Parts: sequence; structure tokens; C-alpha cells
Amino acid sequence: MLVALIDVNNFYCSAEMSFRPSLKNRPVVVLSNNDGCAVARSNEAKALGVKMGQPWHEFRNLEEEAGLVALSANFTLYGDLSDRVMSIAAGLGHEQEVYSIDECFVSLEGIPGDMTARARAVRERILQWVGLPAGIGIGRTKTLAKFANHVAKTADRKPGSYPGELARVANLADLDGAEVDRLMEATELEEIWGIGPRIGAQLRADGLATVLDVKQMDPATARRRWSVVVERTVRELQGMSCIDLEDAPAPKKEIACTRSFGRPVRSVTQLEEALSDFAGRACEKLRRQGGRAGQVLVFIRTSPFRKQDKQYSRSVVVPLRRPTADTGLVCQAAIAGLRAIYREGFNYAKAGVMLLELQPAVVQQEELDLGDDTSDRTDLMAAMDRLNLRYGRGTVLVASSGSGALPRDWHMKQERRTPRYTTHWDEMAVARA
DNA sequence: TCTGGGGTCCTAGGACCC
DNA sequence: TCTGGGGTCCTAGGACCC
Repeated sequence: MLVALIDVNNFYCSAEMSFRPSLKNRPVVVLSNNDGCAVARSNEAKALGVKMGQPWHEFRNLEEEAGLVALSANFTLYGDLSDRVMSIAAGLGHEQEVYSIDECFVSLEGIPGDMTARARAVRERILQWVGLPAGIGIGRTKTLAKFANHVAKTADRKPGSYPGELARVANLADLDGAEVDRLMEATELEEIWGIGPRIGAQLRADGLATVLDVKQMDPATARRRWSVVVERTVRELQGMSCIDLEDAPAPKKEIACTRSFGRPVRSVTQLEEALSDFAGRACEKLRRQGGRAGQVLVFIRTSPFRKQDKQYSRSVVVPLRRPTADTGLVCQAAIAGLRAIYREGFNYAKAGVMLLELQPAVVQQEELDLGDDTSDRTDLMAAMDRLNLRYGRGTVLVASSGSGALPRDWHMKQERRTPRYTTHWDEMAVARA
């Protein structure tokens, strides 16, 4: 196996900068839904000490003090730019796994020529055609490609941290074993793909510190002390491929739509509206993958951060009469679930709907017509999806989502969103002479 | 005052079966 | 007096990823 990992640097921030060049070289953060916390930081924002996931109110002062620019997440824009990046990156090899919105693995098996030069060309193309800077790491396993990618990005961002020729594109296959070991020795073990904070701390307690230390572990010990997951990570660092490239995206096993509210919600009516809305969105995703759900999970909870509030958190799984992707039936189930778990007198901060026991619509079990809810509304749902796609989300919805009579102030806060430049005619960027 | 959203996989333990 | 062994399925919780 030889595989490349292509990953856009500070993706959301870079996406914003590609349409607003005045943001370049400035501290920029993109905030999570509800403008809650930092989910992307430019290099300058990192240098100011803004942490991944840090609550916005904790570093809001930097706006005045350091010229920090904070933006609401604009997922429509990021999703569209992501598609463009992925189609260029796919040109690197024959098989591609889109791993997340900003990164993908590409298999280099069977590709002739100089991989490093090829990767540099693809990187240049992404920069020129989409305006986004990326890093590319190449290795014999996915974990090694991830590690190489870390080297490539860090060498670029912090000159002197690694040999300069590895900046932006790092190909471990170009190096001999001793050189790779030196890179691993210079890297903290927390950077390893698959080692999180918990296991990282346990490895530290055992006296390990660097990627090289983990690579040199005995795989059997890794399995006995931790799990097969850690064993695989050790073996992958040693060059044995244990994690396959997933060429075709697997259908989802569960689909969720959950939101924190813009302000606390107390009434069951508003929760019904919100959950109907979430159920509708979840069903839309489900229909897109051609699936049906057997169960609906509903949850509501207060904010664990509001210590002064009474706390409450509950969820319930509602079985569906038969597997369905019908928004109306799923809304009914979600509302029935809500009524079972709702208690008065709490400040609800978050709620959600999850669709479980997903199965393909094409292998539906036949059964006797019991005359209860058997009317097939597949065509109605398809029409609803087309209208909402064409005229915008919320053009058609089920009545329990609210008539608009009640204030929908539970909607998330998004006070700093930039235009959806590439997907909405009326929000396109305008060039002035 | 203000703290995201959406996933996957693995493991252990209990229930249950023959 | 003597009281088995092997297996599956389900669920909750933990850990990780971006």
C-alpha cells in the first residue's frame, strides 16, 4: 500500500480568506453553530493562543485587542469548496476516500513516476483553482500518511521544526528508515491518528513520549493493555497496513440532527416545533441515501454549563410501526417521544432527533396490509425534497414544524455569516473595476 | 450572559438459548 | 453426594475522529 493524505490547512478559515483576501495574514476564527466556540483558526489566531473548541466568550476580547476576526460557520460555502478540492485531489491516483470535509486519502498503487513531484503539482492546482492551501503526506499505511501530513504542514507553518524540504509535501517513501525514525522521535505521541487524550495520557504514564516510542511498542502488549484499536495503530506505524482505503462511502448506520438553541426553551410547544424541524432534516438525509429507519431517538437536555439551573437530560427510543423515511410519520414518533420525556420547569438548551436501525428501502419486508398507516407517500416526499432543494430549505414542511405564529427564537445564532458566494445567485461576489 | 454537530468502532456484561 | 459448556445478541459506555 502506498497512500497520500491531502488535507486543507485551517480549512474553514482558508475558505473565508479565498473570498476575502483582506483577511489574509490576520487572526481569523470560524465559530461553531450558535456562534459557540472556535472550530477553525488561522495560523495568526493560533499564535494568539486561541484553542480548538474554546468558547467564544472566553476570547472575545481579542477582537478589540488584537484585531481578531470571528465569523459564523458558512457550511454551504465550505461544502461547495470541498467538492472542488476533492475532484482535483482525486487526480492523484485511481482510488479516493473522502475522509472528511477537508481531507481525503488517495491510493498511489499502480501510479508510475515521481510521487512527490506529482503531489506537488496537485497541491499547486488546488491552490490555483480553488485558492486553498493544502498539505500532502505520503506513506505506506494510512496512519503513516497522516503522520507525513502532519510533518508537511508543521514544516510549512513552523520553519525549523522539520527539514525544510518536507514542507507542504512530505513523502516518507523518499526517506530511509533512520530518517523516518528521527522525524518520529521529534513528534509528540499525541499527534498520532487514533491516539486521543485518554490513551495518550496512559501511554505517557507508562513513560512513552514520542511517535517513535509508540512505533516501537510490542503490538501484543498494545492489545492486552488497551485494545485491538491501539494494536492496529502500532502496527500501522511499523508499516503494516491494517486500515483499508474505503473507496465507496458506506451508507450511514445512523443519521442525526441535533442543535443547541439560541436561547433557553421552556415550553413543550417550542420543543415540538424544533424536533419536527430536526426530524424533517434527518429524514431528508435518509431519503438521499435511499434508506428507511426502524427507530427514532429523541433527546432533550438542559445546559451543563449553567450551574445555577436545575439539570435534566433524557432520551427515548421510539420504534416505528414499520421502517420508513416519511417525514410525517417520523415527526409523529418524535413528538410522541418528546411528550413521554418532557418535564416542565427546565431551561432546555439542546435537543435532537436520531434515526436508528437504518436499512435500504429496496429490501423492505413485505407484510399484510393492516390498514393503519400504509398509504405510500414516497412520491409526496420526493416532491417535497425537490421543492426544498429548488426554492430553499423550509419552502415546504410539515405543520408541526410551526405556523410561524410562535417566535422561532430557539433558532441558532449566526450573527457573522459570510455570503454563500458559490451556491446562491444573489450572494455572488461582485468584482468592481 | 455566552460552551457545536455528526459520526464510527470496540468492549464488557447481562440475557438468553440449547 | 454429585450441579456444564458453548454460543449469540443486545445494550451501555468509552474512546476516537474531524
